[in-house]
Amino acid sequence: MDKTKQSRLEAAGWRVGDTADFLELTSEEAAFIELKLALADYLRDMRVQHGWTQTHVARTLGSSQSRVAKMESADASVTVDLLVKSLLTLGASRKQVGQVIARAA
Amino acid sequence: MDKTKQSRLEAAGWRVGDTADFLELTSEEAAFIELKLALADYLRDMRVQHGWTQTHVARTLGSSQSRVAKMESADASVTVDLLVKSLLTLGASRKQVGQVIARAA
DNA sequence: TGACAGTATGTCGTATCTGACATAGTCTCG
DNA sequence: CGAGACTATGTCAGATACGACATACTGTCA
Repeated sequence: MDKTKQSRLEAAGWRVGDTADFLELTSEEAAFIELKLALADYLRDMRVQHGWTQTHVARTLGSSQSRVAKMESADASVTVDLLVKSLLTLGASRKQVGQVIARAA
Repeated sequence: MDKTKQSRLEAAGWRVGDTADFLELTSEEAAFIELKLALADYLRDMRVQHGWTQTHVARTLGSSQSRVAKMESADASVTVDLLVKSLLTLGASRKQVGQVIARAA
């Protein structure tokens, strides 16, 4: 398994041990997590491209800097709901969101 | 505004009064709700096409018939998280989910 | 009509998520 | 180095969503 992806999954709050342990994730679970990571990445890209700070984005969303940080790292305490709502609020279109999700892993 | 859509939004737990009231929804909120409705519709289509009952689907998901009914009606107590997880569990691909979301209203 | 399968709606205790705060880490300047 | 801007991580009380159950509605078939 890809090292970078592994640490990202761990960072997201999912324990990753040896290969057998990892494979305890069903394919749906894995797909769901990757989907979440894709949205998180897109949120960060959007923010950085606009030259915004996490604090600025937090204000726009009516949230806090720490939650924005957790969103961008796809923390386990962040839902797809929150990510999608945030992206839409920051100006992404429904179509863009769908494309991010549909994009192959 | 389209009558059918209006009743669907009401059913989803959103108050819809006159036009002014309706426009209190920001465009992001509206986009989010439509996105949810699209996923809900897709879940129902998937179930019906397979000839499954809500109870059968509930068992597959480890949930209950009532929650499946609420999912299909995009009830306000249902999150996009739950809809996406459910679709993936029922066999939809991440790509399909994305396409459903990206599809223009 | 009544019985039955399926779906919808309302409620509730528990589990999970959220914004907020504190604090720690990481850069980049001077 | 030290200060300041930005980001990451941990924690928590209050808010929200979850599965479950009860019950109501809707069809269909005899």
